[in-house]
Amino acid sequence: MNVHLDPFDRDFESIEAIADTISQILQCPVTIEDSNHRLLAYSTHAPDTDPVRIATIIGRRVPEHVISMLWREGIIQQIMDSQVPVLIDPIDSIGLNRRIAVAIRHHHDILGYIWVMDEHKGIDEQGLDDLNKASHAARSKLLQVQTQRRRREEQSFEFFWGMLTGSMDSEHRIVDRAHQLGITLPKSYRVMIIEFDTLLNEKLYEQVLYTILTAQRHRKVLHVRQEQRLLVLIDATDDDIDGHIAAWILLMERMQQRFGVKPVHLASGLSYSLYMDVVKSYQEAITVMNMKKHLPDETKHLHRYEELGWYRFLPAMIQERRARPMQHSSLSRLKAYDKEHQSGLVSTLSLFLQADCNVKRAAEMLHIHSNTLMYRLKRITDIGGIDLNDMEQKISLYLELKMDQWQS
Amino acid sequence: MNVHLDPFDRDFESIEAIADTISQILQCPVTIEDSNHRLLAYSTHAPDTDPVRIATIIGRRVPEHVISMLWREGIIQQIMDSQVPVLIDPIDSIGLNRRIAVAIRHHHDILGYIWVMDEHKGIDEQGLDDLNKASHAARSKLLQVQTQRRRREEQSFEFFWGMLTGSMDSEHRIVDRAHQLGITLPKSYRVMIIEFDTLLNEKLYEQVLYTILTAQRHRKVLHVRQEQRLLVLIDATDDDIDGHIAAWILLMERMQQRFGVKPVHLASGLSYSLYMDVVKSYQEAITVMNMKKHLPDETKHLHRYEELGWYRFLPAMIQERRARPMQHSSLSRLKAYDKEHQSGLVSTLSLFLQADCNVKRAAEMLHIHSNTLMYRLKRITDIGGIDLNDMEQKISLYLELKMDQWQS
DNA sequence: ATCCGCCTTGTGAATTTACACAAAGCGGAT
DNA sequence: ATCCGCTTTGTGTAAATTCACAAGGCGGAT
Repeated sequence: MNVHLDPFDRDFESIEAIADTISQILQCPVTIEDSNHRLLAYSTHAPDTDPVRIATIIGRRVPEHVISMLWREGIIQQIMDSQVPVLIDPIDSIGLNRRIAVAIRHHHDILGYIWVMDEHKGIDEQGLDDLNKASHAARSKLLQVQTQRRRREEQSFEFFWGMLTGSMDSEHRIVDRAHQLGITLPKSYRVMIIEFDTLLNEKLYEQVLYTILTAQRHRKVLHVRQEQRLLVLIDATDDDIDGHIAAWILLMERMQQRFGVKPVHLASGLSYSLYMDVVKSYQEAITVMNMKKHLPDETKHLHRYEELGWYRFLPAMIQERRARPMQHSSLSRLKAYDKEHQSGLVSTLSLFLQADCNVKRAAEMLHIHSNTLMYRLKRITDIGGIDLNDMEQKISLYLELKMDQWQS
Repeated sequence: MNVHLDPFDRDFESIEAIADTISQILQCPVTIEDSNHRLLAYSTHAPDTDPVRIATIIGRRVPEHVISMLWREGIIQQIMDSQVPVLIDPIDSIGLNRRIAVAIRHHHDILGYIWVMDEHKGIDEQGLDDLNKASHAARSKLLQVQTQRRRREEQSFEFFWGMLTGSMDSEHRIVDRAHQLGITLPKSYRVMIIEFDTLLNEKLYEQVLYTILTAQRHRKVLHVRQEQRLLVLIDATDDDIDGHIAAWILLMERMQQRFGVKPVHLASGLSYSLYMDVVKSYQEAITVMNMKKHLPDETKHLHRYEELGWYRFLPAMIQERRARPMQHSSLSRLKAYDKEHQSGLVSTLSLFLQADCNVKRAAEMLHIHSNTLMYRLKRITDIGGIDLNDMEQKISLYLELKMDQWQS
């Protein structure tokens, strides 16, 4: 066998075929992973294998603690930087035998890794060269698969976006299209918006999406990426909404720990069963999100549209107010006075109302003597011509103040 | 002058000409009135005249007290019933000299009256016959004038309706059209709806309109008649709104006294200067009217859109609620309890909130012991899971209850 | 009849709140 | 500096509100 024909100079029908070919040539177990250490393929007739490999194959991903270890030890970095296969010494503590790894790269991007278990140090120069060639072959295949996936993803984006914007004109149309795309739509769903504090670049997006997929046990999730937002169609069939949302919040926190990305806001619309209602759920989620922007204190601990309470009427009210701007005479007088004397009568009033008109409580919140508050209230009633024993007036003031707060 | 040619067998160029002709033949002063005793024409070269005639000519209408007297005495009735001229004896107390009157009738309708002052009893059979002929001539002329006025009225209806529905597409278009129709639009205006408790039939309509015109010193007023409503464009240039509305309320009461028609509701939109905004003012007036229908107690003493306070947001809120029906869990529990035990917890809560959460006041309004109310409140908080010391919750309940009240 | 849950009313004590008044700080105007 | 208006804080009292508890009425179920 002096004449060594390149066994990787052909078109492989699948990544598995590449793994098997490498394994056959090197007589070692082989696994191929993507850049996120998800299992893409593994050789089948492996003679012996180690615990890490078994766990990887079972979990369809390299176990978390192993990944952490490899990152900590700088091994991943080493593989990423090296143009040639890297030898890795065994790490007994995690059950990792000796192996050789090579990155599958395309320009400067890492598409994945090929791992070869090298129990018996049976790999020579020729073997390493073959491994390099294998890496190139894998690259072509991966790119091919990737573009396929991209195309399918794009179709799914388009589909979901169509649902979100209400441009799909009938229920069965939606169902048919989902079927075409191989997407199983949940019986009952909500639209959720996840907003981050930074732009969702390619890498971040991949990571976030991966976290979500993992949490959802790798069931496909319809989603669309926006500037700083990710729109997701979440399953609401089991009506354990609180638990569900709690899980998402946890997920977000985990994301923060891992990638340093903080999803600043979670907002979800109502749950519906008709797919034509995705628009509605989306609009509701947007409403919640806006509410969180404008009234952060009031909405700190809520995420779902149904938790908005009376605040859900605010947008409609504000629209009405904008259509017919009329100033609340009492409030405008108070505002004028505040401006003139730099006194916080309006804010005092606001907090007083917030505190259920309880003088003692409000005074404590303001860190002032209750008589001071009493004095201010007297000024407020005098200047504003307000009767604080009149529910109608208080409601009017409360709503008006909330709208002001929204608009400022 | 044995050959007596009929001097009324010709086409008169105006009603004045008829009056003059009669006057000339009979040698007496003559006035012609419409069915509402408004002056239509009077002879010019009258030799002598009485105080009533002078007042009529000056005021362009027979003085009120004279009309009342004539009705009371049954004289008007007599004239209306008689096919021939009626002789009326002088009534010194009101300064009415002896005169002869004949109705101008068309089928069974009375179009107006011809009055001839007959100081010297100088009218013979021939004169009475001439008077009858004059009445026929006046009929033709009046019908002619009436159809003209009708046509002009109809055009004005159409014009105003166009403004109300917003089908006029530009400001100068409106101004031009008004000019064409000889209508002077007020600099600033409001749309007002007057709703009656009965259908506005022809007669009623005439009467109401007449009352309004009288009150407006006979300046033309744009208006449209609907089933039970009259839509009016009222002048809001002088900003004495309260006095204005007060005047209208008085007017309505007067109407009630006179014709037994009760305008049940007055509702006015905001005042605007741009004529394109008539639509808005009309919509606002409708909103006020609806509010009065649905929340009569709350809106008993208000008529203008700007007086609605926070209630102006209710329609928008209700629309929102209808779009996404979600029940308030506390309230639905209370409602369920009420149904089960026929207890009025919800209404108690409603009144309690209305009374600014003042136990004493609310108990008095309910005619119950304050401890009874305390007990009920405890039940309400227990069953509904409500914290009545939380402004947010109270606002939510208050708004929800108002909406319920609207919809019921 | 008797029981039981639900509701209403009454009583009195504990607590809270409203209000009047005094004292004093602060900033601007004279 | 002095005055003045506005504001804050403290004190004490009168008024009110809240709350627990007792007593009794009412209607349905056993």
